[in-house]
Amino acid sequence: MRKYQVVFFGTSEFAVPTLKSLLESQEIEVNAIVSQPDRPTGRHQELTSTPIKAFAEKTGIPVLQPESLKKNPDFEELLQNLEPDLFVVVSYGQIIPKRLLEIPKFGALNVHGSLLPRYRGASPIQQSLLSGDTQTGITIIKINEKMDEGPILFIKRIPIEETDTFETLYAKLAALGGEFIAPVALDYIDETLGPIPQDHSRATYCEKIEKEDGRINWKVQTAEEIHNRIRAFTPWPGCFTMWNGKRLKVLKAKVQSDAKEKVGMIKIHTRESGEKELWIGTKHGALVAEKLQIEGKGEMDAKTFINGYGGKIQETPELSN
RNA sequence: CGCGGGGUGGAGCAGUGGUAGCUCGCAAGGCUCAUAACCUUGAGGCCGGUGGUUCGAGUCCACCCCCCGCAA
Repeated sequence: MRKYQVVFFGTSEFAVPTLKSLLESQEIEVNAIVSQPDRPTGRHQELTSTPIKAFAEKTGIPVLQPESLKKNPDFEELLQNLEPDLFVVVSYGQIIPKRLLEIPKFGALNVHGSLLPRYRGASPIQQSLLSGDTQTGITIIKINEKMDEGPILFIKRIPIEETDTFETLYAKLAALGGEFIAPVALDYIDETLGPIPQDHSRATYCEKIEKEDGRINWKVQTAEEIHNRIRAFTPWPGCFTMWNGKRLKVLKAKVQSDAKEKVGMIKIHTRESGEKELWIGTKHGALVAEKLQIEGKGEMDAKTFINGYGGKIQETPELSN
């Protein structure tokens, strides 16, 4: 029996479990992998493979890395010659033009890291944390020409735990993609799964995350909001503030909502148990920093930070944007 | 060679030419009903490496190794 021919489009780590599961499927053959071009990255600006390329190199399947998909006849012809049945697209990073989407017999599927139609766009995982949601999940849709608006084939919900951060949710949702992509794709091809249009009236969109979104504004943000931002933005872009002319990142924190500390002031608070904590005043409540990193140094927990910088905190307790 | 910060006892930091310190941890002892609290004492550093300047260098110079922030 002929296996279904699938072309996989993906770039980031999020796409790896999905690709892996397609490769393991008995009824599917991944005959090409498309990823973003290698970019200069890291401390020395070295050209680095995308996570998908790094993974794919182990399998021996060729990786295509077109600079652009628009007006790229060579690439279009190449895809046509592969005679694909289906595209699977996961965090690829580029919009795939309509004419390319028409190449495969069954169109293209996409795994999205939110419960569509909520959080269409590029940063659904961060957005659900920023909003303080208590549940999220993945949605597998059939791609149409509009971004994240295609009809839904499958939704899997999971709860967001208080302890979840971008990293934990990212891993959970990526794994779900891997768990469900192959069966959903096959059911879709068999037509045992029918696409259901999204309720566009309930759609919401992710704001694009900018570097500057990580800058903490102690005056206008509440402890609760900052806590959610830390959960969403760690490790990128990270939540930071300025202290003594240096960038101070808060990597992990909790909220002390009944505290009334001076806004933007850091202080060492001793609990009755004798435990010392770092409290920072916000618009409402205090943020209790548990893990932090100062520019040029490694990350450290609050206790370690107090041991080394305790005196300095008392000298210059004010933080600035 | 993209820009920049840093490598000092187990951890985090101070110390910029002249006998190596602080907070924490650790060990022993004390106080206490008790303690992550408090008091005493103690162990533990060839100050990343190599070479150089100097009467004398964590402390100045050169090169090398390693860690990290920005950037992507």
